[in-house]
Amino acid sequence: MVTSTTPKKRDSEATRKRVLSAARIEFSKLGLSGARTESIATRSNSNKRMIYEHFGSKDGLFEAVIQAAWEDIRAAELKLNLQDMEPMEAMRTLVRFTWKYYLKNPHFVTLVNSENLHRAIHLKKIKAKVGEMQAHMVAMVAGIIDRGVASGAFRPGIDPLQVVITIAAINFYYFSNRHTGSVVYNVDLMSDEALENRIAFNVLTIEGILRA
Amino acid sequence: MVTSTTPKKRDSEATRKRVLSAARIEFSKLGLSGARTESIATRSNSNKRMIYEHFGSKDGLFEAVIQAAWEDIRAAELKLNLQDMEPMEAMRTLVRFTWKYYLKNPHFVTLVNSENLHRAIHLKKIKAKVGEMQAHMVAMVAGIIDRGVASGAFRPGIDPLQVVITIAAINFYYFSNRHTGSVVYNVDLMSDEALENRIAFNVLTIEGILRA
Amino acid sequence: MVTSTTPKKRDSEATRKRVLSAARIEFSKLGLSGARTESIATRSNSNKRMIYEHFGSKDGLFEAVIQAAWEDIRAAELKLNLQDMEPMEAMRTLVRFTWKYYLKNPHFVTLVNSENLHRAIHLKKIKAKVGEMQAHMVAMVAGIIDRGVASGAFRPGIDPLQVVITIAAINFYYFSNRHTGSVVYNVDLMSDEALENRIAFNVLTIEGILRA
Amino acid sequence: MVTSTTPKKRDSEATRKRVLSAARIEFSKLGLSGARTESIATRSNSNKRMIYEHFGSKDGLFEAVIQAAWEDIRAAELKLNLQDMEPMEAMRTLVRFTWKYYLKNPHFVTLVNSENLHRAIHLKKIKAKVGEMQAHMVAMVAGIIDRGVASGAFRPGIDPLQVVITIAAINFYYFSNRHTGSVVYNVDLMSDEALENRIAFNVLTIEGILRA
DNA sequence: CATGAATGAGAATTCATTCAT
DNA sequence: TATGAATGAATTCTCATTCAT
Repeated sequence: MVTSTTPKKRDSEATRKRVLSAARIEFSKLGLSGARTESIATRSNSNKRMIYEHFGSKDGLFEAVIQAAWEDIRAAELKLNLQDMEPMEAMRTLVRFTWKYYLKNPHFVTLVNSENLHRAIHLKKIKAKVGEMQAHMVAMVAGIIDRGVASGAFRPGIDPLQVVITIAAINFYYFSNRHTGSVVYNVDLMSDEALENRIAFNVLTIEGILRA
Repeated sequence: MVTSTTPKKRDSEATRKRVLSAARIEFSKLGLSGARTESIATRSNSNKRMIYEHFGSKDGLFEAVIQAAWEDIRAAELKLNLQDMEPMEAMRTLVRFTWKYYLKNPHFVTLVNSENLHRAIHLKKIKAKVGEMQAHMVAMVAGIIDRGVASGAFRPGIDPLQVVITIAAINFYYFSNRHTGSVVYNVDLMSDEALENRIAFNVLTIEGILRA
Repeated sequence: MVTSTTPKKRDSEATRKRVLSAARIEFSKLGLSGARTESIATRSNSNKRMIYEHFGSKDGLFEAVIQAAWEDIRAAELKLNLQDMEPMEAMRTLVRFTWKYYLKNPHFVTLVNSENLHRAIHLKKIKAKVGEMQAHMVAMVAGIIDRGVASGAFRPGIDPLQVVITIAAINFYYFSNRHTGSVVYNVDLMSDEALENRIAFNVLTIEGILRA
Repeated sequence: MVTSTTPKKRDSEATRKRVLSAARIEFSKLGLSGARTESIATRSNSNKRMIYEHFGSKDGLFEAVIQAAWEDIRAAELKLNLQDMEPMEAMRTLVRFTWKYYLKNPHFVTLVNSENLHRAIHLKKIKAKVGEMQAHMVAMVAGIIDRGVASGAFRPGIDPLQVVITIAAINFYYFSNRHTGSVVYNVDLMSDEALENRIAFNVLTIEGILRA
């Protein structure tokens, strides 16, 4: 008992985490309506009662998943030390970070789409918690742009918000639409070659926007 | 009564269209799982039986909606006469057309997202019908780029597919993420001012990609 | 137009027959509840409306099928001229006739079973039409038995009704239970060899009952 | 409260049994297609969800009913100690047992007919479980016949399978066709007198088959 | 805290039957 | 008479949620 090993059974917090993790997978694969509480209970080696114990409802669980997703990307963004970089390199780094995050966290993309289908009703409830985080990102980009303009590397008059949205757009859309895209363009958008082409092009796109 | 446009009852084709139209609304608002056949039947002044008569299943109906959506955007694209324009103006026109199409057909955006959630299984079934259409678009853009490079207006070595994807991305994403975006950026992305800013920025973005 | 060829279209009687024939197949394969009016309409190259025009309801159609089935077996029985045969040979002939009828008219077996599932409610409605026919059969067998007893070939005191039922039983059951029987006995009850064995045994069984 | 037989609520096995029992009644009265899951749920003091929890589908439930029916008759057969009896008496006992089983378990007769209508598809799935049991019955009858032939009581060359089938036939058919039979023969086949006549006749029939 | 049984509302799908042409 | 569209009531099956242990 003096050991530091957490008890496996009857560990409320551990159960909560397992449920949340299973829910993230289920919701990202099937959307809110398509997800099944039964399936989440099974995936989490738990039971349906636990979902209600911890999250109150299927909607409450979805809300928790959305919140966790946003908190995770925020935490990742905070680790970037863009202010220490030369402006254009800072922007390239941000583009590549965003790309890599979506690539490594495909559930984020579908969860965001699902939340948009539901008109962001869950996100609105936790607005306070996620609101500032994006504001922080815009402020950071604004700072980089200011530095770039001052150094003559960037053209003046660039709207930081548009840049932030565009960085998201050119990366997010590629993954979000990978299935229909692969069909209509008749190429495998997820092949190594296609991925390399795309991220390189995205860097060029942002450079084209910023360059003086 | 003397007019030739008496609305016909017992008109199979008309019923099919009404159901399809109602389904487009329902699916775009609620996704495939969230949509209710009952609701579609009511919206179309028809009944559930007719859905199954015409489309076989909820999935079959969704497939028909997806097909109609793609056929519609294609028909719209075909009306653009980009080959007659000066290259950069042609590309600006394409960006503005795409923007306007998503703006005026918001259901298209959510339907595409839903289809991606379902890994494009419906679109794959009608691949033959929609496949060439996007190929046509890529070829058209390739032609414009060639002309632009030849005239010295565009830089050489631009991949037409990346340009096509990027045009879609910067326009589509804005509408697709308007709900979560409005929350996290704390602005109304759909205000007239915001919309004007965005489309202007998107034109600049594409110019930045192409300019020599 | 002076020819005797009946008009193909708009021939009420011909339509009725086609529907009846299609219904016999459908009901014998799927039972009353399992049969589909849609399927019957299609099978008969007709349409559902005709079913209701001619037979009033699905139940009415089933009733007509049952009646036709009984009338058919009766007509076949009437062609047997058992009174002209030596008694034991007459009985053997009746056994073989019954066997062959069930073998060649498998739908009869399933229709009778279906009608029993429904507690003979349809047959009761047409009792008058089918009642005397079976009475006739019992009377005929009674006559043969009398002749057999008189000649010393048959033992006395045989109940004709039991004989009639037994002849039906040993033949009918074999076909009625051919599917479950083939499974539980692990043999193909419908192979040529199995069929020959069975009819030979059935003749012996009846001889055993009658022989003095 | 001190007794050990407190009727348990939330007893999964008990619920399963209640559903199975209700299903046996419903299916035997109405067949597979005619049976209603709603009705089974109500009869079993349960609800539709439990049917699907335990049996997966209406078909799965029917399969379980079929299996239980076969297991029950097998269990009853196993209690017969025919090998200790004098051969002819053993056969008479078997005939009377079969008769009594069908008389007391009328659902068995209709269930078997229903399963034959469905071409034994459910029985085939549980073939392994029911296959040997009938083989056992045939082997047992073969043994009795051998003893009878050895003692000179039975004629030689009798096929045990045909005897088994015939015993089933003359008993099963009588009950299976009791409704249509009562109509066409214009007698109540289920009156005490009719029943006594029939079982007596059936014993004679088997004696006639076996007697040397 | 944990488990699995239970439930009722609801969802997709089917079907016999009727209606308009 | 013939046809196919239309309908509403069922019917099978599903699901989020609650309850008993």
